Amino acid sequence: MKKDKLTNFFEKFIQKESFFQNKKILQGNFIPDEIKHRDKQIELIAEILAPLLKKDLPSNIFVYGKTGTGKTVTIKYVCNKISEISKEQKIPLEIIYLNCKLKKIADTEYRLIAQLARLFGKAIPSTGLPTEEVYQIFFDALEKSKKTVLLILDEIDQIVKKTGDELLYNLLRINYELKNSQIAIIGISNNIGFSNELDPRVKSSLNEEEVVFSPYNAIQIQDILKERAKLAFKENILEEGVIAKCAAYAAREHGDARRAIELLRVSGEIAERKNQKTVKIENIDDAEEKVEKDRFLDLIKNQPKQFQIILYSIFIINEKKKGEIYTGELYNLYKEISSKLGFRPLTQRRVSDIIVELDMLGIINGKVTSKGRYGRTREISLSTPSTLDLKIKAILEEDLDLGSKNEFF
DNA sequence: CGAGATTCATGTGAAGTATACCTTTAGGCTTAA
DNA sequence: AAGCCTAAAGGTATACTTCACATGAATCTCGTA
Repeated sequence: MKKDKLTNFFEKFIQKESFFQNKKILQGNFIPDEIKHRDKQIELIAEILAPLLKKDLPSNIFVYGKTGTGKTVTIKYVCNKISEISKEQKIPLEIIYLNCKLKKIADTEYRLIAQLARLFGKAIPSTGLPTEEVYQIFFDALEKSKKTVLLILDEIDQIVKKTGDELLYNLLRINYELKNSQIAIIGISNNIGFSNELDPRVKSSLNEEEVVFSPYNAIQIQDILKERAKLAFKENILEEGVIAKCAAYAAREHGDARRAIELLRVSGEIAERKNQKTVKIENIDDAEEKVEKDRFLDLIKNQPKQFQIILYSIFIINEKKKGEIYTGELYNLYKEISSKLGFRPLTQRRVSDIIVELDMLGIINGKVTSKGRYGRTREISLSTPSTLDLKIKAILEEDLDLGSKNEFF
């Protein structure tokens, strides 16, 4: 049989040696065997949580720190160790990690408790039951399991901001109501002022211990990168200065290690695809663009249709005119586009809320200003880099199936 | 000229509604003794 | 009579709408110097 081009390509691909010996190490959810520059935090958390291994209830913990400062990895790292030991010793301990930002999973009180109950093997419908009953189901399951639960709530500020702090109050009451089981909570937040917004009662019992993660400096990030790179890449793949530059890029913001690691991984992937022999410093610039791009495209792709239409409207207006966009003009265009697409336009009230949500996601930037005699409105601008405008627009058009109806630009 | 009233366009809170899903309950029908 | 199915009644959470009031600085008004 004659080999076609594609077969050839694949055969070559297999022969080609990969740059990576273990790419997982550079992926976001990887937990290394050793966590650098977080000794103090590890020690503190371990100390606080140690009572779990004697079936005692530890203090609740609040963890603060910006993105990429190692909060989640550190906590997971310590918890994994505890979990291992507790399994060996047959201590009934259950560690649960939930990210409160996840849409449709843990972003309301009902959904979060439902998710917890599901983890204990209960089937909970997506809607229909009273929240109180879901609590009851969860409490019963927990009581029957006779376990101590360590509940890690990541991005806890998100859910509290959205639904209030009763959730935490209710979770804390488990320890008074149940005999055989108990619960300890670790709250992770990147908003330092967060706990001040809590009800004093909740605050005092949740904030028993506080662990702060300060940003890494460039040298620390380099250190982390070196360690990971050594395990992830094969030898002599990275050119001189690559790690330093990744670290510098990440430190520029606020010491975001996650970003640095991602940058390194993507640089490697790009270099590999270009059939280079090594990863060059130039690759990092491409990588940064790609990382940024993927982050936004991913975020945007996962938004509900109505959100996308609003975003699309913003892009259209942004293309036509410079400067800030006002809610009114945005709403008019949105209304037109969404009805042309066959969606019933949402009310301005709702759109206003969606704009706020898009703002919180970091896709756009909105701020209310009074224009004096000319009313007050929200000034909206994009926070996506303008180099991505076309790409994002294309994605939106594709997702909204706008291809055939290209009467607006 | 300047203090205070006015005004505009929309922000924002509260209450109401539609939808999708839940449990309970009361028949109604089948079945087996 | 007991068992099973079904449909209606009466709930809930969530996303959205409706209603009504709140905002806040540019502009206007009008008394005063």
